[in-house]
Amino acid sequence: MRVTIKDVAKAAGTSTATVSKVINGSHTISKATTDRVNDIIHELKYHPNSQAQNFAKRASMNIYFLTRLDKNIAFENPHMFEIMSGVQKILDKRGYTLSVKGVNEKEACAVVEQAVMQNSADAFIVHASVISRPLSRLLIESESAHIVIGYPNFESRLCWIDTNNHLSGEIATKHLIDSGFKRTAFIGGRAGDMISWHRIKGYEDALKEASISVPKTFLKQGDSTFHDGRRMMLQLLKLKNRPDSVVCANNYIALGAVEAIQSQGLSIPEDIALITFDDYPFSKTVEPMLTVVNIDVFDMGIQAGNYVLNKIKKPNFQVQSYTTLPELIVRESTRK
Amino acid sequence: MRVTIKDVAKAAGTSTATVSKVINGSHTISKATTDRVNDIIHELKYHPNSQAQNFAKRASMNIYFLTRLDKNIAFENPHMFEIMSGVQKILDKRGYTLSVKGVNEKEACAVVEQAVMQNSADAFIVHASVISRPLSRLLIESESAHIVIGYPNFESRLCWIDTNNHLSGEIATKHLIDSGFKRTAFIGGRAGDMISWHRIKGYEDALKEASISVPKTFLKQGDSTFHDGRRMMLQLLKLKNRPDSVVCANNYIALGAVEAIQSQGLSIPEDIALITFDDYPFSKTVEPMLTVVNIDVFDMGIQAGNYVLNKIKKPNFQVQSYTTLPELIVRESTRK
DNA sequence: TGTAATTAGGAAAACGTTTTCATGTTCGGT
DNA sequence: ACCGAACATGAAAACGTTTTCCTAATTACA
Repeated sequence: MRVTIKDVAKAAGTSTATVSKVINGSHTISKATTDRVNDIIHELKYHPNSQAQNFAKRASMNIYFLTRLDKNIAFENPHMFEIMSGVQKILDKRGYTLSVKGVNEKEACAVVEQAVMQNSADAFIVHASVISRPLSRLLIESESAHIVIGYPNFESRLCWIDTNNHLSGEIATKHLIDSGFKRTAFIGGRAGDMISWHRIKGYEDALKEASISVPKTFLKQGDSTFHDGRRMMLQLLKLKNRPDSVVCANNYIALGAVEAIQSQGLSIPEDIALITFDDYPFSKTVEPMLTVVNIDVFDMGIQAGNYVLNKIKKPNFQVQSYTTLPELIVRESTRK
Repeated sequence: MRVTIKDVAKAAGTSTATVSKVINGSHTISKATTDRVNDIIHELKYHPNSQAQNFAKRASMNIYFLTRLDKNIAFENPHMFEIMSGVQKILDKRGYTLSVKGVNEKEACAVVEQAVMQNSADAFIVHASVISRPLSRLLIESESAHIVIGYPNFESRLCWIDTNNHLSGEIATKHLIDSGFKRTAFIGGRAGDMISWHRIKGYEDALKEASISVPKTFLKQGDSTFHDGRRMMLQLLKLKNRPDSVVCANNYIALGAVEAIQSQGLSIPEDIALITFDDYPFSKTVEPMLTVVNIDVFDMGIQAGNYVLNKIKKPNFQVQSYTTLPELIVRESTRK
């Protein structure tokens, strides 16, 4: 038979109310009683029944994490795991549970709707890729604690946390400029890729600020793949007056670019410096090791977790957005 | 005010017991009553309070998924997401919730121990990378429903589901042999990499079965990276009597190998055919598209989910292991 | 010293289900 | 027409906490 709060109360010679208060850290119990109850709890190896607790507290102690979870996500969005990890670490500390829901836009709505009705989640952490207008409305109207990871692609009153890709682009470009490079090119993703788009804008702004102008042909856009990275880099190398440095919108493109440069007998960074974004494992295993502008996604998860827990406690707490700052990690590929 | 089961009972002119039975699909309720109750449920927009349900049922309706969740996992083990996805899909259907726990070996033990004591999980799905002897003992002694994804690296009575890497190696090699290649090499991971090890064994067995013998130098082992893949492939190409085909233990090695082959002005599959394992997104974006031996990891997740749910219902159900079958996907890289 | 304020702790209700068991009703078979 | 079996339903207990009052005891203050 399980040991319940009643057993503890009896053994400690108190009421269950007192035991409950000790467990939940109420300050209306004297030190002496608290100690005694805690001793008994230890002795009897009492563990509160979490379902009973949740039930009595009218809280699910459950946070939903909604994201796409399909075949390619690990490569397209490798950060997801680490964000999840950060979130989970925080929730764990506070006794919350992280429920992962692999959904598309449509399913996300259904899941949240059901959870709101059934009260089966205390908050929602939603990846931007599954946010839709209906979902946005749902979250806001139900007054659910929530946070969006990344920026929803439309205006809304949702709370979100994101990286500053524009700033990342600036930092990367500025690093090259500061290192003495004058002719910096950019290889980016396609038009619809907002992350790449912001990084491009940052690149352009950094050039403008340094009063450097480069040919229009220095900006390339294509798929975010090794293959297209190589292809575009080769095009850049064929220019009559080729760039002395290049910013790659992401690691896959960078890998292709590295390959292209080396295939032409050129070397990095002597002939062309190269910088990219996000610190993937192969940023360090490739030759030369890549300089990157990174963001601490684990920390992003921690912040997101803290935010929703705080929001659960104090629903009036009003903050709409967080932005995490990028950091420059200088390695061989830009070291002159 | 929330609408509760009592409201439904009152409106339907029945007892709460009847409503409860309707909700839970007991077959002792007449069709007429069932319909009437369901109508009322719809009309009143009643949604059972899940915490109350869990409490009354003494079930947490929670399944823990324990896995490493660190920075590199998305690349080292990109399958994880999809397995998770498969599991979640099944659990969702049955009203269970998937709680993801990012843990190392040590933490895994603590998490399971606590969950067992508090009764906060109905089953555990554990990735082999966080399995330890103490955890194994814990799971077995507590008689918890569980399944290990992958094979624990020691004998135990744990239930597990895994792919047949040995068979995969055989299939890959046999495909090359059947396509008419006579001199097949293998580029594998390091000695400790059990996945690679099994694939190598499969390769050797397939050669043996076809009575083909190749030089010892045809078997290379190194890191599972683009870089080492290229390096080892270049070594193979330098052999006086070079191979006409190669099996790469994984996609990263394969990518390096492709690069190495093409850098020598050779072409795939005309000069050298190439086959690898697991269908990653870049298997299709690389030139030429790679033939792979794949396993359906989503389906693996589904099976794992089904298994634990079944085990929860029927604790006596005795099956210790599942093995999923690999399938060959022929693309350009082996098409003569 | 008397009174108000504070503190420590307990009794019992409440939370919303499920489940057990008893009961009345219907049915098939003789 | 009668009997036992099968069926459909309901009353009430149970699940293990938290929480809301309430009371008694102590303290603080004038």
